[in-house]
Amino acid sequence: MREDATSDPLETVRDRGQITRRSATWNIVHAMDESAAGSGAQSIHRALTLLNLLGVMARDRPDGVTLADLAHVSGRPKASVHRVLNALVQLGYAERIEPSGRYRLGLQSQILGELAGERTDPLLRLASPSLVRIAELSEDTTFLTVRQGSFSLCARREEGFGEIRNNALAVGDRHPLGVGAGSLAILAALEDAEVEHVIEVNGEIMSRRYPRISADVLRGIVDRTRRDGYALNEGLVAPGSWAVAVIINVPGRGPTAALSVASIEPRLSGARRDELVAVMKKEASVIEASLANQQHDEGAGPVSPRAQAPRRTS
Amino acid sequence: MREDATSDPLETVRDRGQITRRSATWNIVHAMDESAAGSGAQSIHRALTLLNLLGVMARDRPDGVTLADLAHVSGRPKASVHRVLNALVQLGYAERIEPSGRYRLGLQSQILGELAGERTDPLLRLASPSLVRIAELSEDTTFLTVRQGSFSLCARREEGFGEIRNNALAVGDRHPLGVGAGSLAILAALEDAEVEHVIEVNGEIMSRRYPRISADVLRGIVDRTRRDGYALNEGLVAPGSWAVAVIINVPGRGPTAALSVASIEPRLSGARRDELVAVMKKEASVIEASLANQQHDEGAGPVSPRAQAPRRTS
DNA sequence: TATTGCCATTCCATAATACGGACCGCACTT
DNA sequence: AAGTGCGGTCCGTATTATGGAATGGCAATA
Repeated sequence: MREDATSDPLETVRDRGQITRRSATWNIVHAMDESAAGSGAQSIHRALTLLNLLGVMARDRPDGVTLADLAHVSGRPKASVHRVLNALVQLGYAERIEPSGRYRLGLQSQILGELAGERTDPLLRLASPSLVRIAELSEDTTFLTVRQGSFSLCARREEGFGEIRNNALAVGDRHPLGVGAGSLAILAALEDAEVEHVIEVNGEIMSRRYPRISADVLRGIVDRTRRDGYALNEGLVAPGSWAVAVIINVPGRGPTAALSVASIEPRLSGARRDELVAVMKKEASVIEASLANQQHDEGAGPVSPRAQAPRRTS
Repeated sequence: MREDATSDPLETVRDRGQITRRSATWNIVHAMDESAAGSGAQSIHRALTLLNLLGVMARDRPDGVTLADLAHVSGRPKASVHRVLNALVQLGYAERIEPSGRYRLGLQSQILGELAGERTDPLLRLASPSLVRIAELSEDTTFLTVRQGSFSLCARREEGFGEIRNNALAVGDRHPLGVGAGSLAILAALEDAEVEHVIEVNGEIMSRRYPRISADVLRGIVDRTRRDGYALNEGLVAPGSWAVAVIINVPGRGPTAALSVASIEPRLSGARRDELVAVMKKEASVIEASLANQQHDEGAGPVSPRAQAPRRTS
């Protein structure tokens, strides 16, 4: 499982420092994880992580992403990325734009989303109004983050209409748990043992991509989050980009989601922060309540624990 | 649901003859392919094909699909499916419904679709009006099929509002090239050498899932399609389900898509069939023309300077 | 209560598979 | 002409996935 993590990243960091693309968001926040690969499925992990990365990178690049970029950002050898990409293209999940040879997501990815969307996750549906309300009220950008193993995934983003825009986080972005306010809120809500497990599992990638956030720093902000009752990210991920987050306790799934608001320090300090947190906590409990109701509606009725779907509509 | 059909452990072939009705769609049409695995990427092939299969199956089964079903339909050992499914769940592409342990597509699949959807394939966008017109005019269900290696993928479906509904094909369904009218139209439009290559590559799966469609039968209907100028499927896939299709020559990508209309024999015979085909051919050239225009528009000028997704939907 | 089947899950020896460093050829720049 | 960065390919190695068989659990059946 060992990879020489320490050899290349330094250079990549240097490159990036010089080029400094404007939409360098994903440059900082995204990376491949091999974590929690439990049983034999590394290649699937890699392939699907790469697929997501492709989607995120291609969003800001209408012409597609080059193989080199993809390899560079994911931190994997070109040959490997190339091989995976070929498979994705063959299956239609990725697409190769012809004259340039760049890549973007393919038709099959879109269709997969449609298949998935036919039955949207209730969490997303029920959280949406809250996101909108918070965004309107705060005039800052608001996010819904969900847990995904030892990572967090930005599932929804709602623009506020204030002067300040924050591009540090977008739908589809994945971070190790603890990186970013929402992610931190989720991490802090876990049992101690599980926190340690996550830190352990993500150790390599954390030191590789976020050397400033050591295990001890992480433990520190987890503790603070627990004391405060909300998570605060003081520009740890992207300098100048602050955020606050509160946990959402999803009925049946535990504390696996978070609401967060991103902005700049002045707008997240003092009284304003407290007010914001209060509003967010209220919305979090609104979401929890409607999820609980929803679940009862579904759970009730003639269906025993093991619902065998007797009807066939078609 | 018709579980009695699946009591048969191995031979899906047999229950096809007996069951085969609408709800069992994927029972007939879906299967795993290992085809065209060119370089090393089998496991990715398997994983992503299974993912799509999960999406298609779960669409008709609100409670999700069991591992056994998935293994049965895909024709792969349970252990293998289980391993892949675990990886998919870990990554959020699949989800495990808890009390029952069944599976459905996960949040990440949905988000992937959103990432892909921000820049919809022009083909789909521009074909949509034609699909609607044909569906209205014919009062039958109309499809857009696209090539995907040695397979075809149903990308769009537009309901007609006639009395007859046809459930033999749905968005996300994949068939070996040649199976179904649209798929056949695409196959017939390929070079001879490539047709043979496809037949070769799909050989195993064809004999396993569609024993009635031998290589020679396939060559026969390809020839007929070329002579007629349109593809006709006389219930070869699902008894009683007929369809006609015409090829779409996508500028820059060649004959990789098809328009098709599915119905029953009486509605696809004689003069009506000819009229329908005429309309479809006209629409196909409309689509080809608008794609060509679109491409010129894109090719020229410095594009709309990276639109930064200003709108938030939802 | 005992039985039977179905289903998910785990194991493990084997062999197939993915891996990635090195290399190639091309297009465009200096 | 030399240099640079790109996408793509090769190929020996050892890591990895594989799937048949065995296990355990849960329900409905006898």
